[in-house]
Amino acid sequence: MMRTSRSTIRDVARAAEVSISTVSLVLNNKGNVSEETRQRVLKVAKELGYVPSRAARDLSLQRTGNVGFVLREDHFTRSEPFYTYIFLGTEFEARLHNLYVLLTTIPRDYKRGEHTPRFLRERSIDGLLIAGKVSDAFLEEVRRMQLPAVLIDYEAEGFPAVVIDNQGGARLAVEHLLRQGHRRIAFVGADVQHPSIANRLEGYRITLARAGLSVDPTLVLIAPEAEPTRATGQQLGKQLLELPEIPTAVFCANDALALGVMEMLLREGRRVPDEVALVGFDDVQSAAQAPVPLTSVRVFKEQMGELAMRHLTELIGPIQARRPYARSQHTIVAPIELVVRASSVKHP
Amino acid sequence: MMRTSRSTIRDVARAAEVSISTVSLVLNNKGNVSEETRQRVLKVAKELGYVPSRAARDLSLQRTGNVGFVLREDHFTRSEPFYTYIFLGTEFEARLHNLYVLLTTIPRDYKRGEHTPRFLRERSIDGLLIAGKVSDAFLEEVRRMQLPAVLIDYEAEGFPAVVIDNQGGARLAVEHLLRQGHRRIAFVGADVQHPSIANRLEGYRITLARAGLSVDPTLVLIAPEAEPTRATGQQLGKQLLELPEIPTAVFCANDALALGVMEMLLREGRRVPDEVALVGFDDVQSAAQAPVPLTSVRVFKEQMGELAMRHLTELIGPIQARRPYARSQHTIVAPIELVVRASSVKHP
DNA sequence: GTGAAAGCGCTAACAA
DNA sequence: TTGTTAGCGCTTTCAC
Repeated sequence: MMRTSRSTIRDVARAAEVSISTVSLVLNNKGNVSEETRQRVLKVAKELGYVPSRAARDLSLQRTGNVGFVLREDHFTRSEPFYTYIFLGTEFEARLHNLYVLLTTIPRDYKRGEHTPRFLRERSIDGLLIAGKVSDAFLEEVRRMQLPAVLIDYEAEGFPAVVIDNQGGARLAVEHLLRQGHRRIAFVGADVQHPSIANRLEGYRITLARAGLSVDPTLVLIAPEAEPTRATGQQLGKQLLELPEIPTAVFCANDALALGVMEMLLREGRRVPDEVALVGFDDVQSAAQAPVPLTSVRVFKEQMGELAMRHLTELIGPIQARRPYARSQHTIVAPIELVVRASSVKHP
Repeated sequence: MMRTSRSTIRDVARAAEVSISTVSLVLNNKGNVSEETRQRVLKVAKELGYVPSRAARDLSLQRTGNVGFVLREDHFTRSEPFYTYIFLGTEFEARLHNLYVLLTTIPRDYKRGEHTPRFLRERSIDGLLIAGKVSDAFLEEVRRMQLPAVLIDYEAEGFPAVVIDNQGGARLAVEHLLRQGHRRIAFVGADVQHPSIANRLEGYRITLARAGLSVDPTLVLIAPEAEPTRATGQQLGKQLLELPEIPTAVFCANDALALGVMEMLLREGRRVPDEVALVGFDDVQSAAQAPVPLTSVRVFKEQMGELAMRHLTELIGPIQARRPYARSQHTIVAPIELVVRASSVKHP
């Protein structure tokens, strides 16, 4: 049965009256091809609407042309599109490198084998991007595969990573509050296992210390096991209100927590920022739309994705230079900036 | 240079002392292979950790093993993970069919050529899933490619689609309000170009008519050009309050609108549901968490993705049966259900 | 029931 | 500067 199928390198070669290797050289800008034939091949290729077959090229090149992007399902479906933006950044950068991105999610309670992403099992990726916190079991499995991999917004032994400047962001936030005259500044956090949160706490501590202030341990409110969500923020907000002396400002480990705290404060009749100033972290969409617009540390999510993808392509490297296995441990710190809104600036 | 590389079909054949074609037959459950050799091959393959190379198989089979998933960037990054769940559904179903899903976004103002997804240009997909409303320019381009494609949550000439039961949902919602005793039921909508919204409006009309009520045109509030967002809902909520006689219930074309209306009503001191009952559509995450939990029509998003992917695989079909081009116009209607919450049920 | 061999569309040595 | 040829790893016809 006759099927109109796409034209191949052979069709181009025939039409341009050259060999297929010449066509290949022209299309890949390699070798010395006379300008004349070059033009002719290019012209013919265009006329025929020739597009190289990825499968054939990949097979020949011994690569897949794909990179994997893995994140936890619960992270992906969070109502704040944090990782969505990171994904978008990687996908955008991938276009420049002519790679396809295979996005897949893993469950929170990842079990080796049972949940192993298909592209990992089939080894149909050249490299892997891992976004957000994932289980150790998964990381261990990736380690064993000897596959170039880059973490995003998470850190783990043996992996290069693109991380937020968490300490720097915390510093910006706390310095801002200090500048507003605050001295009793609380910290609200959760899941301190998470390196990002741990670093934000550390930044808070350092900044206070550097300002000559001691850290009042009663002002450090942490739900160590809980996820840093709005609900957790509400809880900690309640705790905050039960303190013998309420702080005048709160730096929260992320916006979800801050929004939860804000809700609780408002509900209890406290005025923000006049009685309590609030600063969050991440600058999610709802931060700007909160009842009192939230001051926050902006994170350039798409850029993080781009940086990670770029780094990954370097690790993958040109085929010929691919070493048996060498992992650069290199960590890339993505910049942040403070976005000041009403929640932290007293009315005149 | 020696590199430890994965084992190939040749390695398996050698180790099992058979030919590669026998290995291929065994692994694909084809032809008549004696049980004995079958077992031997299987055993050896497992021992060697053999996994077939996708690139090689695809090249030989003349397919790509990929399907594309396209949606508008602004839809993907909406704070409600609506399309994210749909994607998850497709990805899940794809595993069963041994396909990879390539997710990419296109801009709202798609321009042919400039924005054409790479996998379309390179023809490295066997089929295409399109989620949500996209520009005609894009659809036109896809039509010309003669590529199996399925729309999700959108409809257009010449494409099969998986759609929400919009009319049915509207009927459920309005009947519920009627049952609560309401007679002055308003409709709040936007972008009536969108088939989903048009159908929800139609469902509203039909249900009222069937109940013997005439549709009061002043109670149909629509921002025809606007996106159905919370902000638009606030606007229309304001209009609602300026009506000479306020309706006792409002059916909103989606939850974002409903939430906007609710915000406005509450801000203006109206009680929900006592003064005005509210029903939305989509049952997004924040519906349940609204100040007054919102009654809404639940949509099974993941299931829609699954249905679409399954239908697409049927269109793609087994390689040998692939006809030059035949498009089934078939529309699949995904079920819905009404979730009743406080916003529509008067306190006793 | 099994194997030899051609072919999928490309790249890259190597020759010319 | 260009062409010939041998793969890349798999599927599939066609002999045996």
